[in-house]
Amino acid sequence: MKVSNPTSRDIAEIAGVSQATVSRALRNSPLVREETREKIQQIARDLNYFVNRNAAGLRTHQSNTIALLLFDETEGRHAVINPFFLSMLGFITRAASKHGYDVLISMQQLSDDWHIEYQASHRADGLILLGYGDYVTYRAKLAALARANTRFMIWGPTINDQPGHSIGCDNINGGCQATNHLLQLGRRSIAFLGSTSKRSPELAARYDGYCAAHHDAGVPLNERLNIPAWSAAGEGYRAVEELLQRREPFDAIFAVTDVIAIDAMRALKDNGYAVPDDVAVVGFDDISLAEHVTPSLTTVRQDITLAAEGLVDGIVGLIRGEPVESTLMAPQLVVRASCGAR
Amino acid sequence: MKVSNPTSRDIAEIAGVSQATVSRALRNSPLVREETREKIQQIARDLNYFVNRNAAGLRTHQSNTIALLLFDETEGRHAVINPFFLSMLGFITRAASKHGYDVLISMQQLSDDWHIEYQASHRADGLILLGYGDYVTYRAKLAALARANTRFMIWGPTINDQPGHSIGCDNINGGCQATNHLLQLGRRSIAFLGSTSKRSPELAARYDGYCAAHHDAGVPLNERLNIPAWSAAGEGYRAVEELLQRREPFDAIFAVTDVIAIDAMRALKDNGYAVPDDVAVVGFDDISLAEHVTPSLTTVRQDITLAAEGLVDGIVGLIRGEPVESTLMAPQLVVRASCGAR
DNA sequence: CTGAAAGCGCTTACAG
DNA sequence: CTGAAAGCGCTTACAG
Repeated sequence: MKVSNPTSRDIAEIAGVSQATVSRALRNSPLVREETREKIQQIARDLNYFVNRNAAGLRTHQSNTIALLLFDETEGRHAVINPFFLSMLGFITRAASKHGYDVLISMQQLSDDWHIEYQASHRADGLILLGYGDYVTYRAKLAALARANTRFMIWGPTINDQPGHSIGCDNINGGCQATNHLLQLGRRSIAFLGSTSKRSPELAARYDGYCAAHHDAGVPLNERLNIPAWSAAGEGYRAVEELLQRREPFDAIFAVTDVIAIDAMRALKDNGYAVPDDVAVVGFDDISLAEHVTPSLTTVRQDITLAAEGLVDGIVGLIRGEPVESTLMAPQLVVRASCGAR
Repeated sequence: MKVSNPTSRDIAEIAGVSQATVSRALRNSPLVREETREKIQQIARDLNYFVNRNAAGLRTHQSNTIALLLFDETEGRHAVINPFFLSMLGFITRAASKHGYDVLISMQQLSDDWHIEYQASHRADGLILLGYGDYVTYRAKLAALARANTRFMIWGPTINDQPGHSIGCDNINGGCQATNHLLQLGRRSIAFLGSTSKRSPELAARYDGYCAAHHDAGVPLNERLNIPAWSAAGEGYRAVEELLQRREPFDAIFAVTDVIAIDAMRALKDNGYAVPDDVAVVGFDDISLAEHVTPSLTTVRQDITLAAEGLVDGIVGLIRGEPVESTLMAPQLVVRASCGAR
């Protein structure tokens, strides 16, 4: 009764039933008498049998797998992925396994061919796209995916008639909350560290929120406090140095991601500025580190768990052919020590 | 000439050849005339055709996929994975794709059933195991994997006759280098933050190195400077508080991971101790953050890229039936500011 | 160099 | 409730 690589046929032989009955029993079909089913399942367990996914997938045209595409932001070099997305990966995997789906990961350069292949080759039933990309390049590729009838969910910007479904954070609102908070604390010269380019619409939306808050409060914007910064190690540091060189007085910083904010705080300290006394700092994302830096970072939280579940629910819905809606999640200001509010 | 879900048969028909020839041409078989091959490949491109992986896998008994099992260290809650392993994930994915393999990820609790299933169900050709686990539980599961003829590579401890192949870091040597460095800088009361339990042999090995360095230098060990700490957010902080409560003088800390070390530095600062002047700190892993904290953290680097490539080369070797050897990589001390050496 | 044919291990209408 | 049969889309000996 020891079979090395058992098939449903081996089990059928041992159980004295047809192979079709074995298949039914293993899938808990109500067509099989309970007694028969239990006997078959027991034999399967004894033999350490598992359904051959290739065979099942070939038959059913499904892989029960979701492909997760993460975009490298750093071209080539040290190839670090934003911790925000990396932790999202964990939650997506958990959410997927609840639905019985495996997760295939793939790191992509934005320049790469975009694996329409994953679905066409039946390796995955759908795709989830993660990463702050260059929207211009991005959009053309999304259109190609849509044209190939690929099912995909995007984390990020929900922009007018962008192809596909997405789950994103209301970045304008988030940027507004962050800036409002600083304004309410009496700060009037708030530097903006990040991107305002149309190529990064999610970051630009945070800037729009920053502008809106100024407008609402009747505080004029100072263009000279706007420093471009990319979300990579060392960028926030460099941005603060650039800001200091401009010799424009400032009493607060709104950084477009926590990665930039934390780096900026380090630069402030190295240059003799106290946070929050001299400069209040607010970030965006609430990465796990934010709580643990000194002073702890006030930031805008995007609910990662909810986002991950939404993305997985969405892609599973698309696979099943159900209607799926793009949604915008409300961000939440998390007040900590770096802004001086407590 | 527009087919919605083309198969090799569709291409054969268009090209006016047999389906077998299409299959050969697409796999670049030298048996096919170059002219024929190019014609077929062109048609495949035009039709956006990709080989059905389920069908190919069923035929060849291969999936060209590696399953990556990551162990959650934090039971349940916020479920954070050590950034060290998370960045390893990136390098493994890259290394795998060089060999033409996809990567399937799975988060596991150590208590879970250990997916002997992945290979048995032909979802993956082999497994890579990542995470600091509880060795006692771990070992029994490895034995079960080995019994089921599962191919797997482990990152971590290479312990006497542990089942399977592994790639690990010479932790004794690493712990020794870290401690030696502190001793050479004149520190004589070096606290140890981490685990010395047989349940975490890799961490215990770092402790062994710590002991060996003391022994070689003729410096007696002080048991009261040994504080248990787990590699999770907040643990290093708590450990320093415990250390301070013991009222035992100390002038250095060797933390068994960077996560603990960085947390410990925060606690030291909050309690009015200057790093490195009052207390020198050395960590282990060289996570990307280590370079960016203030002061920058002296640590022991494990070469992640090399490790990832080794694990992938190993598993690919096992899949091909080649002999694979477990290896121990030499760690490297990275001197930065937190120890006061510069 | 090419084709006809077998078969990988399942799932599921169809018939009873 | 169960079985016989077809077929998912490939790969690869076998024959020419």
